[in-house]
Amino acid sequence: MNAIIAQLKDCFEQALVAAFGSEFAGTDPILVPASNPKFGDYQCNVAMSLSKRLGKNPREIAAAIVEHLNVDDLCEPPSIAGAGFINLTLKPAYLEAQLRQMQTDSRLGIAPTKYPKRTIVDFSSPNIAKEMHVGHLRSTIIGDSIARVLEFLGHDVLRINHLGDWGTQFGMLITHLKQAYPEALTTANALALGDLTTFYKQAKQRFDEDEAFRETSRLEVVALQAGNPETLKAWHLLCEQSFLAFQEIYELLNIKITNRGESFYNPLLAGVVEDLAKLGLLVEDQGAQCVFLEGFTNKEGDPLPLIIQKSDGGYNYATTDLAAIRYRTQQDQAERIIYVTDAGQANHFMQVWQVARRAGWVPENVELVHVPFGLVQGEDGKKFKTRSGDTVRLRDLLDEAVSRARQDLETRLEAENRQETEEFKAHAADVVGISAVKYADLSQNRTSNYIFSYDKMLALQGNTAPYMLYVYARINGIRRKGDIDFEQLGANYPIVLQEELELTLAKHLLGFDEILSAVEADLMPNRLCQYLFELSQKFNQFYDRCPILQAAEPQRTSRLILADLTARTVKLGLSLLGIAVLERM
RNA sequence: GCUCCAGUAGCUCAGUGGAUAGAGCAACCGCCUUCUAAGCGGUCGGUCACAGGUUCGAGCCCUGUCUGGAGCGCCA
Repeated sequence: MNAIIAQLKDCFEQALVAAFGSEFAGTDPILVPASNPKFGDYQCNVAMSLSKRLGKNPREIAAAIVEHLNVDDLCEPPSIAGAGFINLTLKPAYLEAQLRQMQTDSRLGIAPTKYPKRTIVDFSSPNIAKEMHVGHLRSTIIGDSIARVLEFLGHDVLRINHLGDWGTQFGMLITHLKQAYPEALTTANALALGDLTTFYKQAKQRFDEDEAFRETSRLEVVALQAGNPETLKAWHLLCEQSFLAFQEIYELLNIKITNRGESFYNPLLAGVVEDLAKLGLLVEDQGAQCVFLEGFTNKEGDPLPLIIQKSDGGYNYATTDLAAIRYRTQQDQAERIIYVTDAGQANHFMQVWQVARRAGWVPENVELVHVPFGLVQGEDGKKFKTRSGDTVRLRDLLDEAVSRARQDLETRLEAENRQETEEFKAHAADVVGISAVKYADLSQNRTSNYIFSYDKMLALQGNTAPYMLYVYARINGIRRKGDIDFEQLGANYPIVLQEELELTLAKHLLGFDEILSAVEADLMPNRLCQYLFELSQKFNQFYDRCPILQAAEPQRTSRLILADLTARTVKLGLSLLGIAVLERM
């Protein structure tokens, strides 16, 4: 609907053909937002790039384009500046009409995609019998946000939790369970593993110290692979306990995800090996079944193998990942498969994908994407740990954020002499605390490491969740004060954009769809954060200098509409980041 | 040794081949009898790691170097 830039591009493509002939059809007009507001709103840089091809100087070319350009409905007359830039400024009347459309649309003028893709977002992926820790934070938050954006744009998204629920470590876990909690296998609901981490550590410790325990564990792995009912029951109990613990975290974070762990692909692994052998890709090396990779070498410079089946006959994660790719392309019919994992797995994915492609399991139209992210570091720049040096449990991390948000809130209420109910305080602290954690993570370019700081993420000023939540609450303050019903606003008054700050805000509001398209393509939620932060700043500037409730009509209603659109955009934008809003805070 | 990622203001970070590289924080100076000052305005702050190259134009693309991080055969 808005798609301002798309409309302008069309105009320029037509002008290029009209000016220079049909062989210029499809030339990218290099239309981008203006680098500086003094140049207008958009600039076309195509004239410089055509200079050599046309044998003319760029300003001449720009003039010829402008002569054939028809953007009268959208823009003021274009101007040519500098080396041959064509500068465009949107007409207030056009902006007003666009805002009106945005106002009357529950999707704020953002059309669903014309090309919905079956998409898998593979994220979070904790391990059974271990608690979720800080290492799962980024995948969970970033993956959820990417899924939300794609869902909103109309893609058919499968959110997959590729849980670590299979493999050799289950030998020791099952053995420990059977020995330490024998009643769990015979009595329903007898098992309540309050602390999975302790359970895991105990099992690990016995595994490391006790030869007999190790041998039993090894046999349990075999029994598990063979489908022994008692072993499977123990495995199942461990999974169930873990799901409960994970679910608590997902509810706290308001995240929906479908569990489909590594065990799901277990029955398919033998087929993967078989088919790779049939395709002639498999080579036995030192007893293991391998595919030798193109473009990867080991320390000696020899081709690097990807091990598909270990020398003991067992499978490893490459096998599982291959089975998953095949299942996702063939059974799920996925066209875009997005893996949200730490950057350290980049090599692994390149290797597995190469094999999957060589095996013909990835059709041409299917896109495999790794969405890498950096490590979470403490304020000292080292790996984020507790004071005692342990890994930080996700639960504790979130509780701490909420508790700090609660303290900030209490302090402020006291300073302002406000009385609020316990319910209000608890809810506000929850929303602010969780939002702060999510926003701090999402607002950074995910490829770099991320320094975790409660103080910075909970700060009331700067590019933080509280700053944006405040804008939303502030607009609701106006609504309450003026007793305004935003739903019934303004059919009887026009939208009028006169003040510079009104125009700036309006233009920013209308750029929302372009940002979502960018996030859809490059899967960088920090762009959405940047957009919302700039929107909040622009609203606050507008609010600071343009009276709303005290203004005379039609300005009053017009400004209320700008406020309403800002609130709705902030609410929608934050929801796509997985962040809730507060009417008051 | 090889592969991948990063290097931009004192700190934390944005930056889509385009014009004079931007925010926030910190520091300093202003603005509340006026819709929530959790706000707004201003000042200060730069060898975009380094050296070449491509281009009309490079923080961005290419090559090399340096620094930091991650990974590199039977863990995931």
